[in-house]
Formats: sequence, C-alpha cells, structure tokens
Amino acid sequence: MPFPPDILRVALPVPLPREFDYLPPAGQAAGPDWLGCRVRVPFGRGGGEQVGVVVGTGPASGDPAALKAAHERLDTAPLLRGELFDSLRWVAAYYHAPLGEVIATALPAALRAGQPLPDTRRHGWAATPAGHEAAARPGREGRPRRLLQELCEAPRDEDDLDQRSPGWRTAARALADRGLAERVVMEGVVPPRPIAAPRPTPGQAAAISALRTGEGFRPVLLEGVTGSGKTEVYLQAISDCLAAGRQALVLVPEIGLTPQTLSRFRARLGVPVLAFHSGLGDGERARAWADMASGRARVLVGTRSAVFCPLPEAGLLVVDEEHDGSYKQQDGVRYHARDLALVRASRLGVPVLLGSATPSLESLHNALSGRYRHLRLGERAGGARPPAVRVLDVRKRPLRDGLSDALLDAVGACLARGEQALVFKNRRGYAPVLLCHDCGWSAHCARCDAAMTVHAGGRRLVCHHCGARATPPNACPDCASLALQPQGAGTERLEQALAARFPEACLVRVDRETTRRRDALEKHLARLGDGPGILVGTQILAKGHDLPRLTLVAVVGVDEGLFSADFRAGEKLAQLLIQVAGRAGRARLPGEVVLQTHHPDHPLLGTLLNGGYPAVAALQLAEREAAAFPPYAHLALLRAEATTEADVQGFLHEAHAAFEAREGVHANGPMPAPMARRAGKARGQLLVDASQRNALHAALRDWLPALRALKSARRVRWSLDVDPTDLY
DNA sequence: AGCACGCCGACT
DNA sequence: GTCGGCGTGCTC
Repeated sequence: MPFPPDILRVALPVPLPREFDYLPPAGQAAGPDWLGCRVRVPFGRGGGEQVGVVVGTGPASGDPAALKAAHERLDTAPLLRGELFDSLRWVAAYYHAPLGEVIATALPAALRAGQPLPDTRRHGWAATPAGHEAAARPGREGRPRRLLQELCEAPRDEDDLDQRSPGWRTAARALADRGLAERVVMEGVVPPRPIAAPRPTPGQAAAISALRTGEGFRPVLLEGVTGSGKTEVYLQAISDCLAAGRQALVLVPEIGLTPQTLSRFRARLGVPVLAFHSGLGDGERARAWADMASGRARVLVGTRSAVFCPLPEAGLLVVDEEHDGSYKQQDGVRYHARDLALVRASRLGVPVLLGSATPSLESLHNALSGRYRHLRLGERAGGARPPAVRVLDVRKRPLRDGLSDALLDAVGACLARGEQALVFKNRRGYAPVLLCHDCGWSAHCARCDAAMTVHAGGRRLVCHHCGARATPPNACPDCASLALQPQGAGTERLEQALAARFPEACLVRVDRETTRRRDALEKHLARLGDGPGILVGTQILAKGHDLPRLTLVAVVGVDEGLFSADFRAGEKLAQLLIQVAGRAGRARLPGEVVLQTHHPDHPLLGTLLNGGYPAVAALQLAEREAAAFPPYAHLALLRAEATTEADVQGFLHEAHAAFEAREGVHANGPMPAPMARRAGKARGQLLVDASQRNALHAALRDWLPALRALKSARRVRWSLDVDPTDLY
C-alpha cells in the first residue's frame, strides 16, 4: 500500500472562503519548503490558470486522485514567511476575508501575476589582480586611472558611484575591457552615514529619549501640535533604528508623500530611502518590496498599502498623521493600515510610533487608558506662536459669493502687509446647488440621491458622487421660471469673487479639479512664491507644506460639518479645523485664523476655541461612551448594493433573520442609507454592534456562511466592513 | 469573481 | 431554425 502523496494547500485570489488542494507538479514532492512560495495552478472549468501561494502542505483530506496537479512552482525561496505571513492570516481572520484575497491585496501586482521576484543584489566594481598591478605602476592620468585607484582601496557600490561620480560607467567599461576591473556582487548592507541633526527642542528631546527606553513592542502616541516638529522625532527614532542595524517603515497619508517629504528623509538618514505609493509602476513596486524582503533597503516611506511590505529586520514602524482617513481601505479587503501596523509591530516586537496633532479618538482612548505610551509635543519648533483664532458671526450679515465683508477686510489687510492668505472651503465647484427661487426646485442627479454641483461659473452641472455631467436648464423644469440661481459657494466661486475684489493679488486655487496630477500641488505653491497672494482651496491644503509667508487662514465652510449625522463628523471637523489652522504662522510671522460661521454658539466650536483639540476630543469621547459607539463598542457594517431597492431590502432582511442573537451583540437595520441611491444603484446596510470584540468576531464567523448561502445574496453585491469608518 | 451549462425570446 | 438573455452551480 503506497502512502498517499502530500498535497499543496493553495490560497488563490478568488472570493471563496477556503483554500484549494493540489498535487505538486509531476516529479516533485510537496514539503514544508513549499510554504509561502507561489505556484501556477489550473483553476476552473475552462483551461484557466491562477497564481496562488502555498499556505499549507500535508496529506490530502480526500481522494488525491480527484486533485489536479500544480503547473509550476514560481519561487525557490518563500515569498511570504514569518511575521508577514502570520500577519496576513490575522488580516484574513480579523476582516473575515479569504486568505487568498488578502494575499492578493498584500502583494505588488507584478508578484501577484507571477513575475519573478526582482533581483535586488547590490552590484559593485572591484579591481582585478591585474588592476592592482597596473595601479602600482605609473600610468596615464585620467578618469579610468582615478577610478582604478579608488577600486584598489575597496570595491565600490554602483549606487554609491552613481551618487559621487556621475559618468563613472564609461571609465569602468574601459577598465573592464583591459581586464583591470570587474563587476561583482556586493555583500552586506551599507551602514548609515551619520548626518548632523538640528538641536532638538526640549519637547522633542524628551520624546526622543522616551522612545529610547524600553524594548520589544511599544505603541507610542506622539501628540504634537501642528508645527511642533513631529517629523524630527521620527527622524531621530529612525536614525536610532538604523544605527542598531534594523529596518524602519514609515506610513504617510495619501497626500503626504511629497518629494519634499522624501528629500527630507533622504537628506537626514544617510541611507537610501524607498518610496512606495500608487504613483509607482508595477515593476518599481515589486522592486521596492523585494528590496525590503532582501534587507537591502533599510527605510521605506509609503502610503496605505506599504503596510504589507516585508520587514525581516524590523526595528521601528511609524504612522504619521495616524488619524488620517486614507489609512482605511474602502473596497476589497477593508483593512486599516494603522491597525495593521500595530499588529505587525506587536508580532515583530518593535516600537510603533503613531503621530498626529489631532489623534483619532481610538488612539487617544488607548493612550488615556494606558495601553499606549502618550507623549506630547507642546511648543512649536523655532519659537513660532500658535495662531490667534477669531470667530466671525455672520448671522444677519450679507454674504456676497459666500464671503462676508469682515473676512474680505482681513484678507485685504493680510495682502497689504505683503503676506499670504488661505481661504478654506471644503467644497469644490462653483456652487453646491442650482435652485429655483420661485418654486424651490433644485438640480438633482438622475442616478444618485444628491444635488448636482454647479461648475464652470454656472455653465455645467456635475454630480460629485457618480461623475455625471449635465447642462443646466435655462428655465425651471417644474415652473418654467427663469429665476434659477446657484446657491452657496464652492472654491471656484470663491476664487472668482476674490479675483474680482483683489485683482492685483496672485491667486491660486487648489482642489481636486486643479490638482489632479501628483506634482500639481507643488507647482501651484511655487506659482504663489514668496510675494503677497491668496490660496483658495479644499482640504488638500490642510496638510503638510510649510508656507512661511502664510499668516491668515480664513475658514468659510464649517457650518455643514456641524450638523452631520455621521458619528465621526465632530471628530473629523475638529481635526480638519486644527489642521487647516495649523497652516497659519509657521515661521516667524504671527498667524491668525478667522472662522466665518452662522453658528458661533455651537458647542463644538466653543470647546475647540477654549480648550483646543484635547477638549473637543474629551467631549467627543464622552459622547461616544454615552452612545455606546467606538472606541467603547465595536462595529461591523454589512453593505449591499443592487439595481433594485427590493433586492437590497430583501437581502438585508434575510441577512438580519440569519443573524443569531448572542450576548452583547446586536444587528440593527436595515438602516436607512444616507444616500439610498448612488450611480444608479440602490444601497442599504445593516449595522452590527458589540460591546466585546471577541463576541463580535464570533458572531461574524457564524453569520458569514449563512449569508453566503442566502439565495437573495446572489441578487446583490455585498460586503462586510469590520471597524467601518464611514456609515454609508 | 469568472466561467460553463442550460433552458426560453426575437432575429437572419 | 439559431444567437443570446442571465439564472444556477462550481471551482482542488
């Protein structure tokens, strides 16, 4: 009786909650050395193929004769192993996603498609024995000879030569042709060149020394007001990490990864710093991933998906602006990069530094309850003063194009001083609504439950939710009145009004329309230069970028955010206000913030003005606790989308019925979706809340198979979002 | 998700 | 007579 052969258990990028068993390719034996390697396997009834990752080996559970054989092994050494592999399993379990989909989310596209792992060995040049002899004899002076003499001292790295002596390759080729030098594989990692650091402020010094104490997993929340120099603390912590021979990962928000950020890191750290973001090509992403996996790269700065990079020699993880919404993936596997960074740091046994001027309530709660170390940076670096804040009550005051006279006066005074003003409104376009003044009709999107935004000075209507465009009617479709008026003001209208009022000022509008390309923001700011001028824009302007001449921040649109239904609206508005106010007066010039509002008595504004972000956060935490919302409860959201409302409701009702009640866990809904129709699809959702995380996960584990079995599930697109950040 | 199989309407 | 609609079931 022959032993049944061991099989390969393969995770494939399909939305099925299981793995698939395969025989190894003909002539090969399955064994533990296959774990974490990619394989190309036949899949499906057609002659389809998939690339999957071996996540287990062992005896077949069923009849091995019924199994197909894998076509090809794609890796000799595991692509996924150790902590990263374990963390991906954690992601699959925590977000209730199939492991194959998680792996597909984590791997760069080129690797997912089966491309070989890029060769990341460093190459360098060394003198041959003949070269050493030749260097000892007198010879013709010139570049080849100088290079040869350098190579006789020690082999040199190609990257190093690129940086120090451009054009060295010609000389190297000349030496190689004469047999005096050769290209070699370099071993080892270049130690960091120490670079002079600026003298830290007392607050920075305290934070840096606090980070140096202790060992193993240490979550640290670094709460520092805008301009207090959090980046300097990161740089010191990363320097320490590099000096200890370890790798560092830095996560930044989507709009935070600018050439400025990178060059600052590169200039200070003295080692190559890799960037990882959506602007990279497939090859570059795979290359960066491989560089981290091989240990060749020591520092990687990247956006959300960079949290999946291998860290075989990890020493530190940093999450900059940890409250930022772009860390949460909003489709597919809906992971939160900050939370995954914490899990990875815990498994790796290294510190993780969460930095923000306006920490998320989740992180703040963990810090206040002692689970995270809480470090504060109080003063602004370089002695800059915090800006003075003035509330402009515009009730019963006339607004022209959304701007009050007092606000325009403040802008005018700023320009007269030769300084720069930022006019902030979190709404792009000309006006948010086109309204009939006679009957109250307004232009709505045919495919969404939303008003269309007026663009191009009134010549176009655009739906910001589905992208639909329309020409505005000349007369009201309901009452034929000609009194159609754009209502309210977006950045485009503000720009126009400010241009009319300050015709000689340099005026730059920055929003998603004017800033599509990655480097467009830099270009806009360069256009503004150092002279007097006005920036008009949306929240793209809220982060990063030191604008030393910017002394006035005029906030025009806070009222919408004060009365939003979302339970995170207050937190988000406070964060946005603090971030945008932080643009003012970052250098020697004092800053001023003007808040134009119809609700000067709103408690959130009052709390923010009197106690700053910590006071708002305390207020919001108390509200969350009273309402049993995160971080005092745990949520999961079942979303559904279909062509008809009936399919959505049918599925959600059946889903609710299939939910088994258990202690401390409740399913609520179907909830009315704030936008029941979007892009022509009906939408709905079911909210599950639980007081204990374990109970929530146990409930979801039982629920999901039942959901998948529902016939009504076939008629909708549905997804489960664990720890949703937005309830719509 | 993708794909094939399968059983009912309007076209060359 | 067939092309094709999308319901249903399966994927080692």
